[in-house]
Amino acid sequence: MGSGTPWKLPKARAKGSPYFSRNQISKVLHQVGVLLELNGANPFRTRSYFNGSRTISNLNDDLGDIINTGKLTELKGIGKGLGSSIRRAVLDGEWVEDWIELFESTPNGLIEMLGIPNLGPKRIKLLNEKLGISNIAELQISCEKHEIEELDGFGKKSQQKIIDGIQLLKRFNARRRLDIGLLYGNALKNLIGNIDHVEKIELAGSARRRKESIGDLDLVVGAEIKFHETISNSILSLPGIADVKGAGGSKISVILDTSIFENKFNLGNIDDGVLEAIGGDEYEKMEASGTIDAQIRLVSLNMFPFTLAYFTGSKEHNIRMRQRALDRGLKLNEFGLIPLDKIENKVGIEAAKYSLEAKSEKDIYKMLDLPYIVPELREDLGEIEEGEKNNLPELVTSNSLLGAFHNHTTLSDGEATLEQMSDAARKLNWKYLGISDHSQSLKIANGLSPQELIAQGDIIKKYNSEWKQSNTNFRVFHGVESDILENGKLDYKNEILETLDYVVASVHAIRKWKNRDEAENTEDLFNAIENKYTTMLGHPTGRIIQGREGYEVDMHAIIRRMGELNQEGIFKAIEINASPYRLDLDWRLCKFAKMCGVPISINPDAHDISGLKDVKFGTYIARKGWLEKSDIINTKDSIEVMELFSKRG
DNA sequence: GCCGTTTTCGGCCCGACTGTTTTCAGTCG
Repeated sequence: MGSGTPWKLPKARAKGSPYFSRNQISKVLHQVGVLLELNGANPFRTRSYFNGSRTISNLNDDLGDIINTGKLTELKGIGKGLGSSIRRAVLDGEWVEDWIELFESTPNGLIEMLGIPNLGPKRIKLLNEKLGISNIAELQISCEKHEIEELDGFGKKSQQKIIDGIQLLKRFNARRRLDIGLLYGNALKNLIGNIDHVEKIELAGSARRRKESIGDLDLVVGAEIKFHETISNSILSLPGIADVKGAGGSKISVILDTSIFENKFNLGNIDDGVLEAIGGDEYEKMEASGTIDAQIRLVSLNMFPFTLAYFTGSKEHNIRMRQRALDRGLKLNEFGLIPLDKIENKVGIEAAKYSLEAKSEKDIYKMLDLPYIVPELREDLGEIEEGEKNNLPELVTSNSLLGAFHNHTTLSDGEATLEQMSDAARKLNWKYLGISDHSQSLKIANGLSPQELIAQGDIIKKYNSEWKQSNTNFRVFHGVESDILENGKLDYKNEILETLDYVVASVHAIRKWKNRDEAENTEDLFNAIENKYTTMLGHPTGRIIQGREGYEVDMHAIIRRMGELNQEGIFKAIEINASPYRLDLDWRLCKFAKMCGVPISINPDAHDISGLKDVKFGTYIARKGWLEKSDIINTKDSIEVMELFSKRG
């Protein structure tokens, strides 16, 4: 949820009811929850707002319809209070007084302060009341004047932690992208895995769940207890550890820097537009001197599966699992799964002696009457309910991919030629590659004139026939990444589009789209997808992770419409842009797309040879979004792809 | 604020760690 941009209650839509969209309601509920926290409200009350927000954002049906049919308060987590507030907003265009008051009375700076690690709502409130601090800049000054350490409940260490936290927040927005997290995480995992007597090691936390961004790294290490001390010492002397924040018997907390990597830290080629959004050259320098926090838990082998499950999360999934354990007279924690009647008032490690045994996480799920749930799905977004029905999806894997669409060459803004890209694709064992350079309006990316596009098509035809003659099972599909222009128009005349195998339609005029409201943007996207020649929608929201939020758009409505078109036999797909900077379509919407029958294309948006490999991040997101092989276009062979692309209606 | 119900209010997941205390509050996951 947007840091930087001030929080405001959105204005009612001028056209009338529904005055607010599902996205707006969900966002406001979340924000009210945060504001309540900052005002010291009952934590269970604030949780209700967060739960309500989640419920609304995960709706499959139209919010307006749900309200009109009187079913709003039938939703889990929406009771009388939230129900009537939401109703009033959507039907009458009015926010309840309490919320208006909250938004007006809470300084936006306090919300930003929440981003500082180890500083939560209670202490922010205290700082505000005692010292009048209402933003990060004032907090920094107060720290420098040593005012914080004088406060009751604070001390020198708290003050220093706040200073460090501000620094971290400034550098990386306190979170890191998944690709960066995995780079560091896997490097550390390999190093620890090579230490004597380490029998098991896994990356846990949000990196294991493949969230698009992660806070810090969690690793769980399993070894016999008698070796723990020597292992712990070995870990502390590994390369790449810039600082040790704490080292107890079972938990080691460190800061890693880029010296953990054997080779020089290199981010590879970043698309210019993306680089601009995340801070340009400064960003690259920052990463090169970057750090990341890591927590390592050292446990006995019998505890390993429980600790791994616990630190993999998510928090919401864990809550459900613990409740499930309680329903069965068991207590689930990081140490074990323990029958309640055995432990009386023992807690923690003492109680864990009575734990049931588990060889792996699979056993834990089994003891709670569930099939194994893969880490990607552990978000409490239906995986427990579907697991109960033995109805979990068989998720797509990277090696099911036979090719990819949406790739660039030197003809527009890529770094590799058509020939080099094709060679690289064949080395990945792909059977085809889609080339879609930028279209003419995108001057900054050297967009192709109609003549250039047609000439490119001729070259591709020539190669395809050569491959065919030499019995090489490979072909190039000729496409274009057409800019979406005014009113959702595409960037070439129909006669030109007609000659292509496919069209990826994408928005690039981000500034303009971010200055318009949800309804206008949605309208233009409707027009774009309804264009006969649009095959798939590229990076549908334009977000850059850690860089900028996407433009406002009712993506549910877009996806629903695309689903209808597919029903009518017209092929319309949506991409998961696999660049780790984008990962757009968001995983939270993948399941909905699947439900609506909209095919997904995992697109690397490669600008050079190495960019093709980014499909692995797209696959992570597809898996996180419940997608199976059959939901993904680029698992189909080239003949099937050709048939699908030709269904233009 | 939601939920469930012994239908009107009590419980809402749970433990570790940290830094501040001298028994605990805040934060995190």
